[in-house]
Amino acid sequence: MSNLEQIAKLSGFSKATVSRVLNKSRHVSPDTRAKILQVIQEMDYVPNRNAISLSKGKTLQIGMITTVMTEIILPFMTSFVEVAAEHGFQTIIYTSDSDQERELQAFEDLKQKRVDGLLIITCVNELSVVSSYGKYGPIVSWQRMDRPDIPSVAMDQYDGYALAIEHLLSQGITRIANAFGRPSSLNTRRRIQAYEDSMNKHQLEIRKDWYFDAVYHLEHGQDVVRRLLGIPSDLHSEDGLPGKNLPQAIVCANDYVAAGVLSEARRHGWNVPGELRIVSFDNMQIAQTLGITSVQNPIRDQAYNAFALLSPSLLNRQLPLKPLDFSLAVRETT
Amino acid sequence: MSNLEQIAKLSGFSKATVSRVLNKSRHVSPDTRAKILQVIQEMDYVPNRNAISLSKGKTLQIGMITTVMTEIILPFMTSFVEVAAEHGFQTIIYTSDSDQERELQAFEDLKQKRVDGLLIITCVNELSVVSSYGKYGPIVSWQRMDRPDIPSVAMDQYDGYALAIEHLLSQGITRIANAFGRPSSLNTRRRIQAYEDSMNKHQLEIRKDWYFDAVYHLEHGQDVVRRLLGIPSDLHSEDGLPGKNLPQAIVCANDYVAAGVLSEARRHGWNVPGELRIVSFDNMQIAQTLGITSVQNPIRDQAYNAFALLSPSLLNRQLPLKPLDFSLAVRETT
DNA sequence: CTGAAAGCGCTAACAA
DNA sequence: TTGTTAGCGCTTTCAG
Repeated sequence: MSNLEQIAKLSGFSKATVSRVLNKSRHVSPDTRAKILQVIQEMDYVPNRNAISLSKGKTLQIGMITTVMTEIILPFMTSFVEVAAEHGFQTIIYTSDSDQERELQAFEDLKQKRVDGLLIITCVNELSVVSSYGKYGPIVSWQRMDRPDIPSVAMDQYDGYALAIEHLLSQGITRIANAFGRPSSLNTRRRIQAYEDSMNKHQLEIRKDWYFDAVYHLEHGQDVVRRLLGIPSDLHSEDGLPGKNLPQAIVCANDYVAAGVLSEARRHGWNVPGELRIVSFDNMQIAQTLGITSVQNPIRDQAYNAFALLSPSLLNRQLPLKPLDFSLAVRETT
Repeated sequence: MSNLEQIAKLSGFSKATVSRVLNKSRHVSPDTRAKILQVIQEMDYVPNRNAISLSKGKTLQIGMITTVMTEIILPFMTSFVEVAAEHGFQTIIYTSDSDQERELQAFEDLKQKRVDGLLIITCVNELSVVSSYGKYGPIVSWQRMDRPDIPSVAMDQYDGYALAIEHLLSQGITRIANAFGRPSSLNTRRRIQAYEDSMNKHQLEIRKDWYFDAVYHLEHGQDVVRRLLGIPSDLHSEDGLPGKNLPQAIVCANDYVAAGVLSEARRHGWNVPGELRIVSFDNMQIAQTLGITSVQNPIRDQAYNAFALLSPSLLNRQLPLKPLDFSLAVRETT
């Protein structure tokens, strides 16, 4: 492999001038530039990036921390990788598998200048630990960080949930069940708040007996339907619907849950959307496929903002932040 | 930030000795080591990895090339990141979005010594281009590379398909439909071959009229069922099944297709597995969730082998390759 | 067991 | 416009 010095020698100029050509400095005469480029070409020379990194003290690499790679975070990861690449930054994956020690490697790498910044998707170390690394480089989080010193692009779920509820109310739906995710998480608390506020505002009854907790997966969604219909979970009854009081809609924590709700409802002859409407969150591929109305958080904009929050350190200028708004993809289930 | 020189000064030893301590060389007296470690601790010193990389000419980083991150490749990515991490290597994502230029960046980074090796998941550049970068470092591929100079961990789909077919035959199923993926791809050709060989071996009829092509997604699976039942695709007929000649089983290109087949079959009263058995490929989460029998390729082992194929250059020793075998996760649909 | 010194390959003042 | 010369921070002979 050839290096700068060889190019300098062969072209008859100094290393500095070659470096200038490489860095597109404009203080080089066209002639010189041409000659040097010629030699570079001939020698199939490429600069060594480690040397550049060492010399500049920057690596143009960003670490991305997550416990595990799941399809949930895929769109976010993809978008971030892309926006980073547009600005010349590469992305390194750190999966911790929920192991604090393993995760710490990422933070150490920030300290060791292997990465110029860190993006937390999910994090298992103490927030105090995380923020103690703040002095070594910029850190931003997707996951909500209840600490002011770690900026986050997490959104207030209140707004998204209100959007879903108001959509249903505007259709004359008033009996609404809710399938929430992790109990007592801030996200869930905000969603509950949104539901209750909306119902109160319209002077409608809040049905706490239709709150379901810890509903994460497709099967959980099926379960919710069975519980509402009073069907034992190990039996696939094909009986008609009980005539009793049922919700007119179920708002689901995510699209998979909604998929479970949808399939199980149909299996038991519960007509969607005629008798039951379904709204879910995340608007992933499956929601589109199955025609489920879903609340969408602006993932690409969040990813962009994550980079923008890192930009002051990385690029020495603040990229403008995009406003983050939920939107509703209305489909057949409502 | 402190550096080696400062540690050397403060501890009263030379940079070389400090370096030895750092690299766990055994030619250091315990006393010296203790003193130096003490200073390192006090100064909160960490070595600069760029300097190490430059000096050693290695980065301990591997680039992973893919057109787009999808859930299909997620388990493979995850496994690779993990096995690489176990050996001290980090993984950088290069998504090309099928742009040859963007993808080339990864290969340039190999040349520029930003990464020590390259893993191709999917690649859009010419194979000749790819292999021209082989001299700069090891390259291995997940995707099949019809070139001997680029090692690959791709598996022969013949074996997996034969596994599925023999499973059905052993259950007395003889009328089998096939939903294939990309027409004329090597994978598809091998799958067809496996089906036809198995049928021939058992002197059973090969039903080419039940070959479906370009079946990739859930909707396509639904489509297959409708076509078999003779139902126009824009109508959701609830009529009984036509009494005519139908397959007893459908082998699907992937789990999503199978999910579509399953839901559509049930919707039309086609009893699974009583009247229709379903086998698919990939054994992803959704297959488990929906209880679909699925052929599993040993993704973790493939990822391990990918690293093992890189290991001679990366570690200066060849990790043993694991044998790669398909297996069958038998569930409710068969 | 320890130290001196020459790299690794590039950048960026500062001069000219 | 171009060259000189220190770095950047660590590794690694080669001596001692």
